[in-house]
Amino acid sequence: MKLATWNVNSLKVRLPQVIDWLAANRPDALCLQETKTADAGFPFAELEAAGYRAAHNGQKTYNGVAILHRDEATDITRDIPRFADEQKRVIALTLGDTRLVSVYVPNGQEVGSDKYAYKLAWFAALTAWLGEELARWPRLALLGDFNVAPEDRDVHDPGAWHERILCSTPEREAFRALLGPGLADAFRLFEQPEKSYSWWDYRNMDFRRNRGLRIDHILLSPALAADCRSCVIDKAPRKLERPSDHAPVVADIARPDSRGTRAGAKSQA
DNA sequence: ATGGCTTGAGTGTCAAGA
Repeated sequence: MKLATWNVNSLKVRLPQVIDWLAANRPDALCLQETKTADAGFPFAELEAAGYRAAHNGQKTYNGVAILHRDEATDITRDIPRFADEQKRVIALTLGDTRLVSVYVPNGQEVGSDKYAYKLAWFAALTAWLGEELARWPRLALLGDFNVAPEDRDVHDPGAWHERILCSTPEREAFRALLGPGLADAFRLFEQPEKSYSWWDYRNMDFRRNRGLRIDHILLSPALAADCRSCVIDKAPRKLERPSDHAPVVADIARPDSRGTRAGAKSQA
């Protein structure tokens, strides 16, 4: 199954790009962040015409997360249970026996700020809840904008970003704690080009100069990581007119019933 | 150089993003 995540920085502005991208890529599910719209303004009809159902956890102006999916979903969860939070940053659902969680982690603004403290508390709450989710659904993928560049190789200029927001040691430790022993960063399961990023500032021609950060991730439980065939960042939408500042990340995971076929093909090679 | 773009809200210009 093909799973993807994309911070669209306003779904209203990016809807034509999202529909084009769905047509070109046909993922089983696409997680969206920063839809920036209430549920009432969500384009359910346009997406249905494109062949996708949607579950949305909406908020006017800020935040807002969704999962677009082709097959029927069950067990839709909005927000982190038992964590008081006005901001709409989490939605989860199940497709068959596979659990998908779409997250938009707080930015944090500046190391040491109130928003930074909120970010770290938010990470702790997500980590605690994910443990429960993993216990219930061994086939789990956590996708989204984590607002953390996990390592210096995920940063175009590690010196300039040293201990700054998105790169500070507490944020990286919170990200590592979220992965724990169970989740794998799908992108790093494979050899990747150097200087691979998923976000580039709109200013200073940062995309053209490839001055970016890798902050959008797909994290896979062992059951899914074992069957993951590829994980790539799709830079094509970032080159369009009026792009999101983030690029989609896409993982391809072999379905359990196709494992035998894949192993057979491998053994013949 | 704490700004440079972009969005939403709303019609001024600011908050927020990362």
